[in-house]
Amino acid sequence: MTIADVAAASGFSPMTVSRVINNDTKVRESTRLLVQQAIAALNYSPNLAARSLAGADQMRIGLLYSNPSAAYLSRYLLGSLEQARAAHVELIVVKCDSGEQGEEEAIRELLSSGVDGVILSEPMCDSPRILALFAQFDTLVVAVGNWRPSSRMSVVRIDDREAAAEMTRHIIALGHRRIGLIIGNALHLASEARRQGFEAAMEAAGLAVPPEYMVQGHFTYRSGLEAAEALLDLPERPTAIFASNDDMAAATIAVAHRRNLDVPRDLTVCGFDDTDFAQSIWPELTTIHQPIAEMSRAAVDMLIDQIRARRAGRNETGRDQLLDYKLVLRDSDAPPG
Amino acid sequence: MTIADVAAASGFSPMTVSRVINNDTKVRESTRLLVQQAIAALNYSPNLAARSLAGADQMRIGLLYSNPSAAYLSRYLLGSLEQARAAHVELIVVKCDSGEQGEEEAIRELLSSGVDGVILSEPMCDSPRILALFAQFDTLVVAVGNWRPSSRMSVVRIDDREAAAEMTRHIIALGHRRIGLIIGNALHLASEARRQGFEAAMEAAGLAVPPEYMVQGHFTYRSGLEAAEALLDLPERPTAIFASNDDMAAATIAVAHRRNLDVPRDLTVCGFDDTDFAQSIWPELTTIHQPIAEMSRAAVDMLIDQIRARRAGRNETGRDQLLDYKLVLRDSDAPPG
DNA sequence: TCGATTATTGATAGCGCTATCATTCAAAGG
DNA sequence: CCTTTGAATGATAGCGCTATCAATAATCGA
Repeated sequence: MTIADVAAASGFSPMTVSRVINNDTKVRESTRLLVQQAIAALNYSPNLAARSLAGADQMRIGLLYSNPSAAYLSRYLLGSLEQARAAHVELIVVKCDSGEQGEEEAIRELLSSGVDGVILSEPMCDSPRILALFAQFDTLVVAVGNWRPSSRMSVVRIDDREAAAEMTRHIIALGHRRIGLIIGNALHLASEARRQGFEAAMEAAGLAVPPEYMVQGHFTYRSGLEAAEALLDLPERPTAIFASNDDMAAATIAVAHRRNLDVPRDLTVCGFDDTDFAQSIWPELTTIHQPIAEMSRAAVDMLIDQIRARRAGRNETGRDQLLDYKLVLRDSDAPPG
Repeated sequence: MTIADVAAASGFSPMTVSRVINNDTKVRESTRLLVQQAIAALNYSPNLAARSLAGADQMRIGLLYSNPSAAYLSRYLLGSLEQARAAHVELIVVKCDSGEQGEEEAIRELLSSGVDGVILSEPMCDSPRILALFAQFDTLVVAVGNWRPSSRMSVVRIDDREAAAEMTRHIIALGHRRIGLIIGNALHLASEARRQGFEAAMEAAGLAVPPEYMVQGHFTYRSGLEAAEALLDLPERPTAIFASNDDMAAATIAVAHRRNLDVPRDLTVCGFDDTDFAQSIWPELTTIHQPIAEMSRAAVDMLIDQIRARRAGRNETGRDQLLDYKLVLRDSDAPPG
């Protein structure tokens, strides 16, 4: 089943069929319709290999992922896969093991497959070494995460700081005064942004945040367990705990239950991300919804744009796309007992 | 950087270079060496698009996924993506919403992209309607899950029954007599297989399994909470609970902790799958390791083989590939108090 | 009405690679 | 020494698609 078959069936030339496929403007509406009918009738779909070989605007982009939560990763992947497919762009997904060697290998693999650009997420976009490697090969980079756009790197993100502040304000509005924070992985800039948002909101409400109310975590369930233990061990334990992601919030709920604290009656627990986790545990988490799939879709789109721009000779500067987050109220928050 | 450049640099024809690249036997050793040097010197890597176009063995396969746990899904996806990429096969990933409409749509989308074959997982491969649709379009199918191979469907699986039996024997060997089972989603054949394995091992050990010791779950954390509550509410509560996946095992641990039961001192909890979950909770789960990524990789390979066979005119019957599972001992099991 | 535009379509020539068959060359046999 | 054989290499022709430009049809202004 080739373009020639469609051409024969529709009565036009292969070139016209190609134009229809590629949404070229210079095709009469009636022609377009006929060709589309033929395409549908023959159940034709173009051969990507031929397409990329013939077309100069074929592009191949890489997606480097490290080791975030599985829930996050699957959404992230699916979003980018879908978008890449829709744009007829080849997406190469490569795992980046931590450590210099793992990084180096992953990047070599990407570069040797001739990618035009790469999508990175935290914490990789925070690694100067990784960025230097891409710079050296003159590869375009789009980062998903809380990072500053630069001339060679665009960014897709949500406003982590403001999101965390909004959640904090919500908890304060419920009447809580002693609020604990479980900070995220120190390597992620988003962690710092969320902490700042928390502190800013607390300060704006005139509430003190003793240092022991902010405990370091690493975005893992396990680290959440330890952090929650530390917070609930405090002589004056917090009446609410804001965890910097859902995994740690889930762990906090587990620790609370182990101590016979009802959530949310005795302890309010809030998360961040709204991964599948948030609705699969009990009680369902009040959390910040982060549009993960949309973010990776946006990253793919942005990277494609940038590659086009570069090929056209324009040298755009890095862009910064801010997507909307949303405070999702579920069952893990309540006024203090 | 094309094959012609390498040819020029090495002093041989493009064809000879191609032979070296493809490890053709009919190349003199000295020639091979020279060409390889040229390839290395020029940092050449062949254009995949041209390769698959010229090779004519271009194929496109689909992967239909529904809504398993995110941890499972991400591994499953990554395995198949990697394998498809290595085999230069286009992989189209489509989500299948539950319900007749969702299924129909997803399948239409796949068929209209002209896939040569499809990879299904449970519970989709259990749906007669879905299978009928593919049969109608004469599409090859490889199922990942506990299903019988048929003329038009191959299967990649582990021996769920024996794996569950092995886990059960392990729990019995620890000294447990009252062992509860949380059954998996009734739509998945694997659930039934695991239940059978459990029952068989119990019977072989001469242990009774009162019906109330086997509680229905749905593979979700939430359902695990309810099932665990039911089991621990029993007048003679089990000293060990075997959950049919890790999510439900994690929920069981949460419920145990809420009731001040230490795991594993007061209650042994075992899972199944060995997803990321298993090591991220505390205590780490003793569970059955299922090679998820390998299974999806194997499915891709098998489908490619079948498509090749069909194109060559051979009409193979469905194959059945059994991969190895492994009992992984961690910290959630112990002899009864 | 007629040339001048402009919109639409078609013909041709590759993209980089490999399948196929032709050619060359070295070694072996007569 | 000249064929004969087989191994090694080269020449040619596409794979299915799109870029480019040429050709045609439709539209317009005078």
